Amino acid sequence: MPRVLLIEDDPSVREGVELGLRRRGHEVRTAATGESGLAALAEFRPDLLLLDLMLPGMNGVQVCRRVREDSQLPIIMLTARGDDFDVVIGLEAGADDYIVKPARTEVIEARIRAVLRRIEAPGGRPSVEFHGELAVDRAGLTVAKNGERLALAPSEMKLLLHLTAAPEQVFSRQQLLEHVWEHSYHGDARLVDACVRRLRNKIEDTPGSPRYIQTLRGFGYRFGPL
Amino acid sequence: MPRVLLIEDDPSVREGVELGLRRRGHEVRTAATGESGLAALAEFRPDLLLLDLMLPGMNGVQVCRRVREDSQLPIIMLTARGDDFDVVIGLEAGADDYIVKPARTEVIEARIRAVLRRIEAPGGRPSVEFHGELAVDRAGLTVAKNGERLALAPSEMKLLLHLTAAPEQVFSRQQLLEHVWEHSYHGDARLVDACVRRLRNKIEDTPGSPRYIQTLRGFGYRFGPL
DNA sequence: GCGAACGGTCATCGTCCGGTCACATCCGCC
DNA sequence: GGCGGATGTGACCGGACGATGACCGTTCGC
Repeated sequence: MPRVLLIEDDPSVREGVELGLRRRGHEVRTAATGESGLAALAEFRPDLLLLDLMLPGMNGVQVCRRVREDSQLPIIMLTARGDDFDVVIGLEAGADDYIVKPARTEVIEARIRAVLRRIEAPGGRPSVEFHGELAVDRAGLTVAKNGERLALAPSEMKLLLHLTAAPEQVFSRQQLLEHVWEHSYHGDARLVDACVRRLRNKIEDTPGSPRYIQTLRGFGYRFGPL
Repeated sequence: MPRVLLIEDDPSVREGVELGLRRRGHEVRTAATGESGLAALAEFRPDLLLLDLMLPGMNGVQVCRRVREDSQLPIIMLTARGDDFDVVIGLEAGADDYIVKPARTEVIEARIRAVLRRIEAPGGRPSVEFHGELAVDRAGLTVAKNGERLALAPSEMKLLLHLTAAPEQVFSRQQLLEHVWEHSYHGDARLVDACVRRLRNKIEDTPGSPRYIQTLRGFGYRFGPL
């Protein structure tokens, strides 16, 4: 039976989940804050971490990142309905799944099993690509930078997805027009410039000297985090 | 036959894999630590890197990231069953594939072939040609020397691509004008000289006595690393 | 029906590139 | 050894390319 560490500040939730999991044979340790949780992690050595998003002091994402710095420990995020939790943020921080509270013990346990199964049989994780500080979720059509979700316009999203599909590869304006804009447009290739600029303004720290989308004068554009 | 660098601390595994690959005609170099592996990388210049996940000192992921900083070298991770290895982490670090140890030599070699095939096929990682210390990436339109990217102007890039497409072959100025400058220009053939010079200044150690682009007096130019 | 956001266009500006020139250097040939 | 043609070298400057900001018609959501 998997050993579970639960980090949760709300005593009622904490005790409820703990009790439910214990009844089903799990070994459970709990902590009320991120800091004490990290300490418990070291000595308890759980097989899985249940981590509340909203915590006093360090929040869940911070704890998650900290854990990920030196461990691949499976992590499930707990989020209250109404928390403005973004899946991409959580996954980028390194979480393996998330559960919306309140949830029945059966649900929680099912998720625990699912995550542990996925970890053992690799390949099942959501499709999130990392490019430097950018996290691109193709399935969810979301992009996050440093954990912060970016609002991309549809054409910008298409363009980014196309470029990141083949990093380090150069695409001419014509190629991009054909693939991103498909057959809907046969006008000026300078349109690509405009879209690239708008995209840069959102994903680059310094759009003037871009890090992600590079210009190859006379050829086209290329995506590639340096 | 691909040249393989194997970084693996366990001597029995290291020697076993090395022997198996050598028997099949691969040129193999080995290293026991990440640090020595990186050093071997620079001088051995392998076509592919087999990288153990768990290493004393720098671990495999760290080595992988380090290599990726300045190279697209294909990398296959080796993981022991039970290592809490996450595919996503590995792939994020830049690995191209992973193998769970212990594995038969046939399996390892099959993976090596598969990865190299993917690399060469378009859409995967860029296909890189090596000419001496020069790495030419046609898909990504980048040229690196000793792992360091060079900033080539468009015409210089075109010229280099044309010359490297047929190493050792002599092109007259007229031919180069037609192919590199296409029909956009019908002026002085001395223009080629200027471009060659600019290119030499960037790729040659001693532009005065060039190693890569040789002059055939009265005929033209030829690319061929000595 | 209104407003915002998206996307396509235009004009302007800065910069890098590349074509040219003048001169130095090298090589071959007489 | 001198001469002439071919190539190497450095500098210059005009122009092309891309970046940038602004504008506006359209479309979508509320």
